[in-house]
Amino acid sequence: MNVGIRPALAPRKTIDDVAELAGVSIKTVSRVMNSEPGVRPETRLKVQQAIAELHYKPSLPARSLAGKRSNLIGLIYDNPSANYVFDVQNGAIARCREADLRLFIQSCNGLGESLIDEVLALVEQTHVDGLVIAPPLSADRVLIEALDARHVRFVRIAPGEGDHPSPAVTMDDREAAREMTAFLIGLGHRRIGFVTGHPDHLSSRQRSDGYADALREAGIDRDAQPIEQGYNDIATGSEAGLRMLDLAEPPTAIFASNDDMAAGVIRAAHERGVDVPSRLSVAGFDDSQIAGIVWPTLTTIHQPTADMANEAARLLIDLLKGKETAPVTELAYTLIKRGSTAPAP
Amino acid sequence: MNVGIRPALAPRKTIDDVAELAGVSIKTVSRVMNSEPGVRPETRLKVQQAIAELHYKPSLPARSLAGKRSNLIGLIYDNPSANYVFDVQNGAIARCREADLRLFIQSCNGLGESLIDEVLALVEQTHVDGLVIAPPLSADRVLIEALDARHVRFVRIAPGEGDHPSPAVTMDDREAAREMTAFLIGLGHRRIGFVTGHPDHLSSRQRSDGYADALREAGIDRDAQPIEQGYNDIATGSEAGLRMLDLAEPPTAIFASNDDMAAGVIRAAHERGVDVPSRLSVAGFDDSQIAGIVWPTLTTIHQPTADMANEAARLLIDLLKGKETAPVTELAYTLIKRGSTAPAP
DNA sequence: CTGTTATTTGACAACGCTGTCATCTAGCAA
DNA sequence: TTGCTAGATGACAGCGTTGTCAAATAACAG
Repeated sequence: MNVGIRPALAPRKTIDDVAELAGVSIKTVSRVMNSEPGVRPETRLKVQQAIAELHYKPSLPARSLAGKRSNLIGLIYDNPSANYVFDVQNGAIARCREADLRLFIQSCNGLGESLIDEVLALVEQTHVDGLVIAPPLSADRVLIEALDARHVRFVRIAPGEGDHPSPAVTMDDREAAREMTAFLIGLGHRRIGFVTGHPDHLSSRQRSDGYADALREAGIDRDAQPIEQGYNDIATGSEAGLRMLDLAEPPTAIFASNDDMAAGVIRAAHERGVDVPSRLSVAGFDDSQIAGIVWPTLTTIHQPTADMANEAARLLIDLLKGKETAPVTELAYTLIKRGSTAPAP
Repeated sequence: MNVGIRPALAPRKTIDDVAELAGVSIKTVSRVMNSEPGVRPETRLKVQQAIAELHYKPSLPARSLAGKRSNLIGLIYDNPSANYVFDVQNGAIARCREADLRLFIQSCNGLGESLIDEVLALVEQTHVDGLVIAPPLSADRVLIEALDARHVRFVRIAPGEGDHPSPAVTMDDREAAREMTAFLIGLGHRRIGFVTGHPDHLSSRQRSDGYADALREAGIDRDAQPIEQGYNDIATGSEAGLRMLDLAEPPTAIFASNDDMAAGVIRAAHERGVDVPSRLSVAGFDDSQIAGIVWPTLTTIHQPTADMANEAARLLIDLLKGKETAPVTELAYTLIKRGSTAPAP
């Protein structure tokens, strides 16, 4: 290691260097960088060439200190699912790259009480222009109100039924669940179990309602169906599956409120020696990575996570530019048919 | 939306407010914030109280503009595995939180040619003090050299066999693979298949070598064992598994160079009606999330991904403080015994 | 006490950019 | 040509910190 005796870093290129090379004032360079009007096309060109020639990159800290904007937006979440977080990050990143903004990613996992302070500190310290808030943080009333009180701009992803006027990107969980249930009914299933999602998640209720909608439409008695509570993980899904399979009259299909629980149901079927899908069809929700991993692969609802994050970032960027934005943008889901479902026996 | 007519944000608290409340100059406040010596304990206390009372948070941009440090470090990766990335992020985040630094997470997924430019732009624009580089970027010679040329400080995670003198955090893949193979041999297996990892990953060769080491030690002829090439994903793992199971004399155990491929092998066993683990033991490597998802759950090597990232961040922070650091830190792996392995039939 | 030296503190100029406002130039009508 | 205006450009003062260095104070020896 020769770190200690390394020469100093090459001096950073500043706006002055560009100005000198282009033969204009730094203010004009600044105008060009910010696409401001009032620069003659030929001047603009000169400056752009100088920027390119020097490989000049403006200093983010200097810009945020001097100006009203920081060209930085934050993404916050408090989510233990690696796949979900990964998708959200990538969606938001893609949009920011297009808009030439930087994304400051902040995991709030396991922060508990100090959550609000952390988020406010993030906003204060980094000067982010706005926030994209992923679930379940997007449904956190206290947080949302705190941000609102400080006049922080934000866009929420899948905030559930909240009535807050800030823009949000959502998906129609209820309708998707209805469609999946209808699909199972279309396969001839008449006895269809349901594994309920975590009661704290707003989407759980919506999915449950969609399931009920489809049964009603088909004239099937919902109260005669086996319904078990799960908590969005494999273990509780598996337990719920076992309980249903051990019934005197087990269902021929089970719809779980998310993929992890559906995977648990498949495992339960393995344990009981029940073949999927010939004797039991299983459907999930989310199209998370696990849907393609389990055997057989899972029929599920594709939730456009990355697209939702991308759209949320777009809305935020528009909002920051002062554009009027729709309060709620709803994105389309897709029913993905894979190996875990088949016609009723 | 009433964004347009919202009142201005509450004025940000500045160092001046703190100075005034504490009855000292801003420079003294600055000293206290940076834990600089030469402040009387009683003065320090006064200032700290003022900071607490006002909930004052120093402006990151202002600090990085004025000072030599930005209190920001970057984490870069180019990795398609959500689980791996998630662990790396969390490990690094935890350390940064302790050190009161911010972490700037930058995904370089799918950047190709422009990778170097992107990373250099990140460094230039954000003024990060240093970089934590996760694999496979950590093995990218061109990138490493480019960063070196600019005298950017960095620490690499699992850089493979590179001979660069910068600090790195590694794990002994070869020894871990040897141990896993020895474990299978200890269970009585004498015919042990191996699914090779992606040839571009340096760790693949090391794991393969460890497998060979154990066979040699046990006096088992390596060349008589079925060895199939995989590409670190479920599909190729599954194909490799099928080929081995269709042999006239199939192996009683299969060791795959990573968990995804091991999951593929298990799927292949399901397809062929071969019970795991009674008729076939399967072992993986990584202890990624999938290891706990497949059925039966996977015996594997726990790679301390989060710990490695945490340690890498620690090394970087030390490096930035000017402390001398060991060039390579090796972290311990753990052999995790789960349901996919059993004594040879 | 006084002089001298360490310790503690503060004044002030950066840092690299943007916002404001004044100045300059070109274009056009008279 | 002159006068006027709109458009283009630049001078300069910050933004909220830290670095430098000088000033003030405390500590100590003689």
